[in-house]
Amino acid sequence: MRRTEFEIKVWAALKKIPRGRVTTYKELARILGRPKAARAIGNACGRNPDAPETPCHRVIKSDGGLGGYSGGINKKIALLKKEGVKILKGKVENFKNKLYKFI
DNA sequence: CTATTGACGACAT
DNA sequence: CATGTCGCCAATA
Repeated sequence: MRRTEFEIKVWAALKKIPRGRVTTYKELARILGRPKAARAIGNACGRNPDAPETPCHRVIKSDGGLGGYSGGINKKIALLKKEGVKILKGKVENFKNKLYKFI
């Protein structure tokens, strides 16, 4: 499995997300210097080798939607709820509040 | 090199 | 609010 530099950067950023908070694909793209690569970011997350260890489940869509998860969307929801993040109608409740910005 | 694919985003309808 | 369209980007075939 060849890991590209791009993926490494994405996974590294993921680890900075505090427990109980979330971030968006867009925010990650912005921080990594590729503001329009949100889509590519999502793909990179999916290729993450060591799942729950790298909090790829704390990444959601910019509109509060859940996005997806390699291990099954249910798994993602379970992990988030476990950290105190509530899901309502397929979206993170009050996500703007829990959104983590790398600044 | 080109085509296809996808855990996305912005905007129009 | 729900869908559809189009643009973007990196990985793969």
